Amino acid sequence: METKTALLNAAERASRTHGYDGFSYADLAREVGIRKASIHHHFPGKADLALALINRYRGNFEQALVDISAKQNLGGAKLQAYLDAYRAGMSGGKTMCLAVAFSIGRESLPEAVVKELHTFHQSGIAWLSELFELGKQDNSITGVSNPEFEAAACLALVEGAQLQARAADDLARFDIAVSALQQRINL
Amino acid sequence: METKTALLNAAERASRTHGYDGFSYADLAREVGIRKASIHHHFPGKADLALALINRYRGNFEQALVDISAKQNLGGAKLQAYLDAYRAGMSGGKTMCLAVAFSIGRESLPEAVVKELHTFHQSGIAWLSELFELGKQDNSITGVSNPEFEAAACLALVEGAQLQARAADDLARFDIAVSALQQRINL
DNA sequence: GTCTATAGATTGATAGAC
DNA sequence: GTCTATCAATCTATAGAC
Repeated sequence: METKTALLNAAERASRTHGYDGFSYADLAREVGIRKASIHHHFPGKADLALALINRYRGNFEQALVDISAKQNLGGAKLQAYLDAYRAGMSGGKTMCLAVAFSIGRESLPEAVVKELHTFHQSGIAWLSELFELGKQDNSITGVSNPEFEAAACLALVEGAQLQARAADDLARFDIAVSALQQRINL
Repeated sequence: METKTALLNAAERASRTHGYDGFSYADLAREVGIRKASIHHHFPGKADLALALINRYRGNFEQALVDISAKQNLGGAKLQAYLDAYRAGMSGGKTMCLAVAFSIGRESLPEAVVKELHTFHQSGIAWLSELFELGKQDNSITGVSNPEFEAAACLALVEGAQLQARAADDLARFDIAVSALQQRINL
């Protein structure tokens, strides 16, 4: 594997468990097996690393949403797949979504990363809006009033559910927090 | 004002904007107007400071919930007051709930603080459970099935809504994310 | 209770050899 | 592309004078 990719993998794992301010070049060097100084060849500064990280993450995430859209037809089925994917990405409750991890370190982040963070949320909400619009029309999600509001609420719900699971170190917290939404899925 | 209190105030503000790993004794010293070394007289280590911080925060938060319970009779009115209080505590979107800020830095926190974090969530969910149970009985909140699930979902929702508002630096994101829940309030 | 002085470790980052 | 060596800055923390 490319050293650059290995560094991104290590940085993603580290920032999703410790936050942006909670990991260092020394941590990455240890994990990848090179020296601290060598990292600067691939990413001149930590800001460059953070930007590459959120960029790759957003790309992967959006691709996952496209895949779900292609595979599932009903709105409710898409929602179920979304919740499953989000849950699976938590590594048993040990890691957070990168967007959540970065949101806390916002003040330490370069402007460009904050912008990416914003775009990430925007595109996620846009995708969820279509999902709820569809679920309303095909009757596979019950009680949908305003799809846009539902989308924003859904994103907030999964991010908050993730925080609870992490604080308690118990993935079941995630399931409990999303179960009311899940019960509205009508397949 | 007591120096100790001033330090706690500074530490709360700092950790709620930068996270636990994002502030230092130097920051507090600058804000309070004493030297770094003097802080150790009041809080021997950063771990002691963190514990005192979450402890005070939890006490204040629980008192606020008691006040709401005393002032409002209907479940829906309590819920509205809860959302208002949570929103007001965000300082216009610049700060997060301490529990959210600490959840990210979990790995850096001493065991005792993690335990407090857990208790904080537990008591919050317990209070919300009673609220939804009441709202179901007095018909002031619509569509309540399982009060416990609703409580966990509500806590996740406000925490996630807060993250979105912070990431976008726009308090309106909070309002949008909670509006679907708010529309279920039937007074 | 606050100060100066200082310690030892760690931070992100750079220069230059190989 | 990776290394050694080194940098200045910052981190939490301690000792001891006042």
